[in-house]
Amino acid sequence: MPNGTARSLRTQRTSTIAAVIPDITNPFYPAFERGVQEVAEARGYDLIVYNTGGIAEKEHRCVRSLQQGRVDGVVAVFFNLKAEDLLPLLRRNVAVVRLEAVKKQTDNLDLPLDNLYVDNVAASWAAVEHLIGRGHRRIGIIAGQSGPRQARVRGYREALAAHGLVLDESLIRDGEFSEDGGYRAMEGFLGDPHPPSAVFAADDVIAMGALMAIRAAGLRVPEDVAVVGFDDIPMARLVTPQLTTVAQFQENLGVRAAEMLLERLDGVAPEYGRYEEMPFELIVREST
Amino acid sequence: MPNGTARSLRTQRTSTIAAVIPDITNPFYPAFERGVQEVAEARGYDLIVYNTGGIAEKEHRCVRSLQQGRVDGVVAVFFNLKAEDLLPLLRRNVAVVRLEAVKKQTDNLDLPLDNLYVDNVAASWAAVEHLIGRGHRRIGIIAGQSGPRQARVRGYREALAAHGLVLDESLIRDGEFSEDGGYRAMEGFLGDPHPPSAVFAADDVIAMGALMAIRAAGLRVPEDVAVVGFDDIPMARLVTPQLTTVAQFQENLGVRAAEMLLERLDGVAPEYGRYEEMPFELIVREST
DNA sequence: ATGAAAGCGCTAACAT
DNA sequence: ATGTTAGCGCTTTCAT
Repeated sequence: MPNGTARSLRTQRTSTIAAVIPDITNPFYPAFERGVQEVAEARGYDLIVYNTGGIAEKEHRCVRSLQQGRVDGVVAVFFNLKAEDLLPLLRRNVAVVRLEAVKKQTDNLDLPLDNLYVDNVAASWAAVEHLIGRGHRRIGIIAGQSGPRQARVRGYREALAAHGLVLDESLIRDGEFSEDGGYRAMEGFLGDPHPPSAVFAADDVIAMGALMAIRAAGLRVPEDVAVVGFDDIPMARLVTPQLTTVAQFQENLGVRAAEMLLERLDGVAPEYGRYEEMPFELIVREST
Repeated sequence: MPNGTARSLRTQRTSTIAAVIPDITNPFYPAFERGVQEVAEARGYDLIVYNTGGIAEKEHRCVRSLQQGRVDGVVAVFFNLKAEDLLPLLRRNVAVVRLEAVKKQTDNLDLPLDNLYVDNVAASWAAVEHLIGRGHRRIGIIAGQSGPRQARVRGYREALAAHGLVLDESLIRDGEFSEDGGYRAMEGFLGDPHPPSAVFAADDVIAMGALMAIRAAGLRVPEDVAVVGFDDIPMARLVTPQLTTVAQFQENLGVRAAEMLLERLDGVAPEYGRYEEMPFELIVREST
C-alpha cells in the first residue's frame, strides 16, 4: 500500500479537494456536500470539509490552511471573502469554485476563478410575487444577516416596487439564519399594531421558526399569516402546513460545482473564470 | 507558507483526521460531524469526511483509502466492518474510534481500538415501555435494515416480553432508514386487519414517513396511532404533532469520539481499547 | 525491458 | 547560536 503523502509530495497532486461551507448543521448544506462528494469520490478524490460559521475571521483562517498545499482545489461558500482574498490560493495553483448568490460582474473576470450562482434576486422576487398574487398587500421579510441576505432583500424590494406597493421599512426584520431568529422576528411582527398578512423568510430554517411563532400565538397558516421560505430543505414538506418555498436543488449545486472544479484541474476549463447560472423553482405547497 | 505535504512526509503526522459516516444527508450525522470538527479544529486538525452509504463494499474501500497514511486517526460509524477489518489501520498506527450501537464484549479487548456507544437496547426498551405505559398493547416496529437495527429490535422484543405481551412477528417490519421506507411500512400496517395502535420507528426519519402515511390515511396521531422515533433530529420538534423520540445527543457523541481519538494520538490513552457508554433520554412530546 | 538515482520541501539531527 | 545535511517514500527520468 503506497504512501499517499510521499506520492503527493512527488507528484504535486494531493487527490484531495476541500469543501468550505458555513455550517453543516444548516440543512441546506448536507445535500450540497453530498453532491460535491459524489463527483469527488467517483474521480478518486478525498474531500476535506471546513465549517466557517460564515464568520470572516474563520474564512480567512481557512484560506490560510488551504495554502499549505493540502488540496488540489476547493469548492467554497464564502459569506465574507472577496475574489482578491483568494489570490494566494490561485497563485499556489489551487483551483477555486465559489457558490454565489448573485452574478457579480466586476469581481474576477481576469482570474481563473469559477463561480456558480442561483439568481437570488429573481428567486426572491418570484417568492414575493407569488404572495402578491395571493392577494397580500402587507408583506414582511425576515432577512437573515449575511451571505445571501442582501440579494434576497433586494428581490423583495423590487417585487414590491414592480407591483406598486409601498415599502414599509419596518416590515424588514433581521434575524440569524436560525429557527430561533425566525421565531423571535415573527413574534415581533405579531406584536405590532399592523402585522403583515404574509411573510417571506429568507431561508427555510427561519421559516420553521416563524411557523412555530405563529402557532404559539394561536394563529393559523396560511389563513392568518402566509409564509414562504427559501431553499426547500427536506423539512419543508414535512411540516404542517407544508412550506411553500424556493427550491435551489442543493445537491445539483454541489455536483456542478465539483464538476467545474475538476474541469479546471483537468486543464479543460477556459483560462478565465466562468459564471454559471443555476435554476431555482418556486414550490407552492400549503403555507401560502 | 510551509508545504504541508512535505512536512507530513517528514514528521509522519498529517494533522488530519477522518470521519467515516454512512450518509451526511441523514439528519443524525450533521451534528455528529460538527461535534467531531469542533474538537478537531480546536486542536489544529483538518477533517476528511467519507460517506459510505452504510454499504460493506464502500466501507472496505474507505479503510483501504485510509491506509495510505493520509490521516492520523479516524472516527467511524461502520455498519458492516468488524474490529478485525480495522487491523490494517491499527498496524499502520492510525488510531480508530468507533461509534457503536451496543457494547460488544468479545470484540476488541486486546486492540488499541476505542469505542463509544449508546445502549440502543435499553433505549429502545424505554421507548416501547413508554408506549406500554400509555396503554398500548399492540405495538409495531418499523425497523430499518442495518446498523443499529438489531439492537433496536432486541430492545423492542425485550420490553414486550418484560410486560408479558405476546410477540406478533407480523408487527416487525423492515424498511430503509428513509422517509419513504417509513411511509411504505406504515401503509402496510394500516392496510392490515388489526393494525397496531402504536408504532416504534427505528429512527426519526422513518418516523417522519410513518407520520405522513398516517395523515394520508386520514387518521390522527396520537389518537388513532401513536408514534415514537429514535435520534431526536432537529425535525422532531418541528413536525405536527411534535415527535416523541429517544435523544442520543449526536453532537456530544461527535465531541467525545474526537476527544478519545486525540487522547490516543497524544499517547495518553490506555494501551487497549476502551468502551465508553453515552447517555440517551426519552423525550416525550405530542405523538404518543 | 529492467534498474539506478535524483529530487519533491520539509524537519531534526548533527557539526561547526 | 547558526549552518549543513540526511532522509521521509514515492515517481520519473535516465542509463544500462
